[in-house]
Amino acid sequence: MARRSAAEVAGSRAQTLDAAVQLASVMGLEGLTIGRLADHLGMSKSGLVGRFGSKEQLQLATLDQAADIFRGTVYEPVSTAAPGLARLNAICDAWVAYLRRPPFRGGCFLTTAMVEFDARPGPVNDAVKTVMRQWLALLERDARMAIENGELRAETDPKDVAFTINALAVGANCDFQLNRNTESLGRVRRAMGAVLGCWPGE
Amino acid sequence: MARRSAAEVAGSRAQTLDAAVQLASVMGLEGLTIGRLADHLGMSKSGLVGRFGSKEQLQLATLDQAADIFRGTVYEPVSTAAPGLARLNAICDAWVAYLRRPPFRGGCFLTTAMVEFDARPGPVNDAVKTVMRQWLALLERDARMAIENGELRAETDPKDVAFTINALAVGANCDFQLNRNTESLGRVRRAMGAVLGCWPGE
DNA sequence: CGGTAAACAGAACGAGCGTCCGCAATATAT
DNA sequence: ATATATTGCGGACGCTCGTTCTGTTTACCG
Repeated sequence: MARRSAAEVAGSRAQTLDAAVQLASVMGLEGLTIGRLADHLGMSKSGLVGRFGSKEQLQLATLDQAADIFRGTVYEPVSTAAPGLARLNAICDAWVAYLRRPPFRGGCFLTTAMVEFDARPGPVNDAVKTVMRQWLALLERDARMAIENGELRAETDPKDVAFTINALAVGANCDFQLNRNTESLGRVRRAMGAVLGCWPGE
Repeated sequence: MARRSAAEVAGSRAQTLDAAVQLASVMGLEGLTIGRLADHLGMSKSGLVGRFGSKEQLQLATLDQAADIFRGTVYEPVSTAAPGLARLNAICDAWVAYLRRPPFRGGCFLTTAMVEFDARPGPVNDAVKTVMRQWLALLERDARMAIENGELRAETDPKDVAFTINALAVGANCDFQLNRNTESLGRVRRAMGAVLGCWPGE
């Protein structure tokens, strides 16, 4: 009897990870269980383990995939904007749009993973730290350029800018996921604009 | 043989909940399992269940306890400050101090619970919503008073103030728990000060 | 003192967890 | 064509989960 290929059975590795990301964004990286994901993909637990080796490696791969999606949604579309304040504002716009309609069912995956593992040392904790550090460095770089361009006050600390923008986004994600109140998205965008010394469109 | 009283065996209900809060702040409200908590308290699972009825009710009671601790740490000490901007600033000071040395081992419990249950409807989700709504209302009230006092610009939206201060605190908690970088606490306090139109001490 | 109500331990349950093993089927390489 | 490596399935393992039942010990109260 002809047997379907692996790709037909459960999709590619990327498709598997997409499903894992969706599940984990709702249930958390710990609630992402082998059995649940296997059921959802229509394959067996052992087949799934064979692809990743262990639950921890599945968690790490899922986190990587989510980070790629995040960067692809929030940064890549605006990466060609002018470095400095213009790109920072574009990132904020894309970020708020991302919060409004997240590519993950349960809201920003990185926030979920960060909060879930911030107090539990291990490889997942390390991976989350790395992702966040890279992202903050990216924000900080544009903030520094904005200062050099004279678009932000000279005495501004670029790390302050990166930290504050990120904290606002994380906090807004929590609020919006909890209350589904779109007013929050306007509020957070205004707050980001205040940090950048101007309002969008002005 | 004389048997120790219930209070001697595992402490009062409040002591039980304190242990539950500590555990859940690290492992999450879902990672707070009956067996783990019972072991930690030196009592049996069934004895623990007898006190609360079910895991969900234990989660709800733990959340209540954590909310009490939060309010007792961040608000009560400064509740006698002058309503308006002065009290808002005092709350921010107490809040940052709370973030620096949280009464929970795993960082702000409310943030953990909020992120964990923001995408999962049910009684715990409802309870988290209520706690957050009350807290934001408290911030908003002082913001409104500050506006009435002329301490904030008249066109300020008090909801904006409450939302932004809260988002900053939530985001800072995540960052600080992850990186243990005390600079973040200074950054968030400055950002809060900017929202309130002044810096502490000035 | 005696009787009642509450509290807790111990054991068991069904279910789900992560992981491992053996086997069949497939794809790849020689 | 034949040998080899890869892939996935079914099944089983030991464990922990939340919950329930029964018996015993404790505290309270008339």
